[in-house]
This record gives sequence, structure tokens and C-alpha cells, in this order.
Amino acid sequence: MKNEVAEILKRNQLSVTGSRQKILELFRHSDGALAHADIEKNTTEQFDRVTIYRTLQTFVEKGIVHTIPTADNSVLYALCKDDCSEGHHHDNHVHFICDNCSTTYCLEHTATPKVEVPLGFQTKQTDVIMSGTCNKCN
Amino acid sequence: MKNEVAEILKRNQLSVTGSRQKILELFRHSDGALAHADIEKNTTEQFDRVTIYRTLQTFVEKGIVHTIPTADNSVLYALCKDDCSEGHHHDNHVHFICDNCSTTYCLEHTATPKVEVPLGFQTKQTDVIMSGTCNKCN
DNA sequence: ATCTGTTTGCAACTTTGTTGCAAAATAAAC
DNA sequence: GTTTATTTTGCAACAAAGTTGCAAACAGAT
Repeated sequence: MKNEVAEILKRNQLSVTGSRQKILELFRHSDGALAHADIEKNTTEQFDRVTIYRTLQTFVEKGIVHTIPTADNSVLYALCKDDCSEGHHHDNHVHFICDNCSTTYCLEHTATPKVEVPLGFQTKQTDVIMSGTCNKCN
Repeated sequence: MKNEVAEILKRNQLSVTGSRQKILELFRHSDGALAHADIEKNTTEQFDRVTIYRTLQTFVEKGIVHTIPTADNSVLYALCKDDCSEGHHHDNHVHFICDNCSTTYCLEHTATPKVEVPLGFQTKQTDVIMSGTCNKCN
């Protein structure tokens, strides 16, 4: 398992360090998205806030994780699927936030719909954030 | 014009004060959404940061403005259509952020699409945020 | 084992948002 | 139109979130 994490880091030309491994591991073991605070709390080894910020930033740049816009404007991060390459996110799935347990899901198999925009507008990206009750809280 | 603004405030059982009038006026004269910073800068009369926060909060509660989730997690506010009543937003339109001029539009006539979610999930709200080039920058 | 470049942690700082309280302004009553 | 009650404002102090510079620690290559 740890080797797999190291593999991902190497594949992205990142040196394999403790914090990067632990944080990436954390993402792979949680089925939802993570906020900065979740990471700060859930790592047994305590990392500096700055390190976490920088690690997340690096991961986003390399296309390992992506950010999720939320209705309450907190920052959330989630693992990208393998076909996300450096600097080019293919984040075409819907995000679902449970009102009850606050878990944020990437609905990988629910593609974002095509939305008609008024004349003159040209769309590059579409983000869909849904909220309600998830399959565990229902 | 100023009377109209005062009317809106009274209709929502809010006392008509300088800051509320000026801020509401600002919303009515801008075609896009506004960030807190925009308001702090664009009012000739300078208001305290705290006052702006509280005014916006009140407006959101009363259904005069609504917040918009953004991909870069900055907080944006935009005027609600008249059919938003207190405590009950009918914010069913798509939001569009221009990559070029950074203006955020409420596409009032573009309704959010119905999105199929996996079994067990129950949707209460759907937010759609699109980005690209707007009709002025194209 | 040693060297080189990257990464980390600390400290200090900026920005963003919140809370309590007294002074000022608004709305209502007289 | 003045007085009174309530709401709103601005200040100060604080809390949370995020950033930057720099020296020490570490990873990876020689």
C-alpha cells in the first residue's frame, strides 16, 4: 500500500517524503473529500499547517487532487481519477454534499450535464454541487 | 431610485439606514455578483468592515441577496429575484464566471438541470457554476 | 559517505471573518 | 417636534485561515 503511494508521487516527479505519503494515504482511505482541517486532525503524526498547505497546493498543481467548490465556501480537496494529468484536470463529475453527515462525495459515474448558455457565452468548465441526504444517512 | 431601494428594505422589515441603502444600490447597479472586497472598495462613503459583513448577512437572511459558491472559494453575493421570500431562496439558476474579466453572472433564464444521482442519494439542492468567456469578452 | 537541491518547520505577518459593547441613528410614541 | 425605545453602527479586540522568508533537515543522486 505504501509502495503504491510512493509510486504515485514518483510518477508525478515528486520526492517521496513523510508528509506527502501520509496525506496522500489519508485521501486514499477516505471515501469523501477532505478539508484542510480534516487533514490537520486525522494524521497521527502532526504536521505543520504550512506543510499541509504546501503539500495540498503541490498535489493540486500535479493533478493528484482537485478542489471542490462548496456552497458554504469552505475549501475541499478530493483525489483525482488517474486520467488527470499535470496542470490539466478532467474533473467532470458531480459533487454531492450530505446535509446530515457532511461527507462530500465525488459521484464519479454521474457526469456533469451539458447546460445551454445564452448567446455570446462560451463555456470551458461546468461544476455541479448537489446537496441532500447520502445513501448512508437515508 | 433611492425610494425604490428604501421600499425594498421596508418590505423586508428592515430599518432604512445609510449603509443598507448604499450597499443595496451597489448591487442594483452592477450586473454581476459582488465579493465583500468589491463592496468595501466601491462605496464612496467608507463603511466599517463589520457593518458590511452584518449588512450582507442580514440581506441573505431576508432573501434580498444570495451567496454563490465559487471554484476558488471566495464568497460572492448577488441580488435575488423578487420571488425569493424570507428564509426561502429559489436560487435555481446557473452561475457563470468569466475567466477573462472575472465577472460573475446570474443566468436567470438558464435553469439548473435535473441530474440523476445514484440509488440512495436524495437531492435537495443543485448548484451549477460554469466558467469560460462571457458575452462581453468574446 | 558526501554533496546538491528540495522540503520542512518556525516565526512573523496578512487577510478574512467574528464578538462585545458603548455611541449614534432610526423608528415609534407622545 | 420632542422624547423614548430599539436597532444599527463603529471601535477594539480577538479568532481563524492562509502566506512568506529563512535556516535546518531531509531525499535523491554521485
